[in-house]
Amino acid sequence: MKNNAKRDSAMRTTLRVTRALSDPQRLRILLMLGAAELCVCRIVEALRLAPSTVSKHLSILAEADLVTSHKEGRWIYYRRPNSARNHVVGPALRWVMAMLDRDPIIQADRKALSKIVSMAPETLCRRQRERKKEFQSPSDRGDPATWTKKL
Amino acid sequence: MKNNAKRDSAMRTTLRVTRALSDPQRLRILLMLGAAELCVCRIVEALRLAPSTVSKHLSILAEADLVTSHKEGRWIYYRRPNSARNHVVGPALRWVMAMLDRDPIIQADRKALSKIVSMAPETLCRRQRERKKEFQSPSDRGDPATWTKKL
DNA sequence: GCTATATTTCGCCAAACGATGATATGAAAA
DNA sequence: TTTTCATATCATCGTTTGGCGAAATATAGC
Repeated sequence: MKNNAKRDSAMRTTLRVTRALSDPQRLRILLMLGAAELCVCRIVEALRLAPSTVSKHLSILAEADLVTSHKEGRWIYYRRPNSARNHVVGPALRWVMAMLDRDPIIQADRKALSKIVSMAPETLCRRQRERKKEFQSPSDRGDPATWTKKL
Repeated sequence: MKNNAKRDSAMRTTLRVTRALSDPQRLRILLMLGAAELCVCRIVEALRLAPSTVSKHLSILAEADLVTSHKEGRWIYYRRPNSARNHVVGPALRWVMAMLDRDPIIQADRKALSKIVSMAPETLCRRQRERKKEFQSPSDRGDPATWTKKL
């Protein structure tokens, strides 16, 4: 949140940003938000991670001012702030965007997202609920450890 | 090392850099190297960490192409590469430099460095050896946990 | 060659991190 | 008001990370 950055030392502020950027799932989230603003359930669907995990990632990004959120009905939407205006995280954000624009994982995410965005959040959330009820259908969700491991 | 970046995915390359930048001691090292190139023993003196620890930090920075090294006699000197030419780490490096330029820890490091650099490496290393022999004089070296904790 | 020594590598420990499921919160719908 | 449900928070677990000292490596000087 904005107030932290104002009060804290440059070191703390800088570390909050670099640490937020040093996880593959959080980088994927940031690049997905490059295209459009997304509610949590859409990010959950794209990353194939537990909602609690995604929520934690988003709070870390928010704490570093790398994303902002606003509530809309039952859903919370996240988006990237105007990086052009923010001289603290702006350059970092632009660097990450430029670095990852052509990355295969990111491109796959973009492709998956185009389908996910075409569904209404309601439909998406219902599907996720049903998947959970079917006792953790382990086939569909790829082992999350595999995604993270040694990247 | 350079070859990694060429072969690896953009994601791996990016994460190597952001992870290298997400530790306070490594940021301190990078900013110390902004002023001049330094041999390991000088960095050890400034950070007040064990040589093995500093060496590990330097290898992480080198792996991310954030520093380069060259041997000179008995000593190994580290410096920042020409960030202007490197479009991969250049922007990240410039952002970190701009962020931390006025940070109190960094300014204290600069002040301490000016004294350290005025000594010849030989003198410095001898002093460090003697300090070790005096059975870990615990008074001078502040608790390293304190430095890292919660930054 | 041998000794001294600057740096790296290795093995270990405590703390931090990412993932999860269970539980809490709070807004919409019934 | 009660229920439903999207998201956040909590407690826990296995893995990674940062720190150290000891041992290995490699270079300078005898």
